[in-house]
Amino acid sequence: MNRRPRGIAPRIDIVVPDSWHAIYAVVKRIPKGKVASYGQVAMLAGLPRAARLAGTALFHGPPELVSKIPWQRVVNAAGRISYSEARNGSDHRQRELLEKEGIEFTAAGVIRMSKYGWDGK
DNA sequence: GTTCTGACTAGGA
DNA sequence: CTCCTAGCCAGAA
Repeated sequence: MNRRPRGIAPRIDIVVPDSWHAIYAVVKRIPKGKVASYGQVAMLAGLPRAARLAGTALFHGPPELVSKIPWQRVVNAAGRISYSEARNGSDHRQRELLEKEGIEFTAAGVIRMSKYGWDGK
């Protein structure tokens, strides 16, 4: 019940770390109709093994900032939309946005990265 | 300084 | 295909 939030806590006064800005900069470059994995975004942001940080930055970042970038184009390495209780349904919205960009999902809910994966250029 | 957490990942069963 | 595990990093307390 009264779990004390550890790790990244959602807060009102969000101070965005530099590493998060680096991640947002990469996400902005993902072309419409393409997707990138968290690990790929982290790598291009200069944080090779910080895939989890990419997810954290998009989830806990200030909405007014994250809403201005194509956050929906970042999925996990398996080509699936990452699920989390905390997302409270935003995962479903992510899929809708991607399908609207023309990205297709298999019956199992997977995006074929060979076709829709961003090459980073 | 230590400890815990997670929109992650690769590898194995 | 699915489920589980250990490893991973930076941020917050």
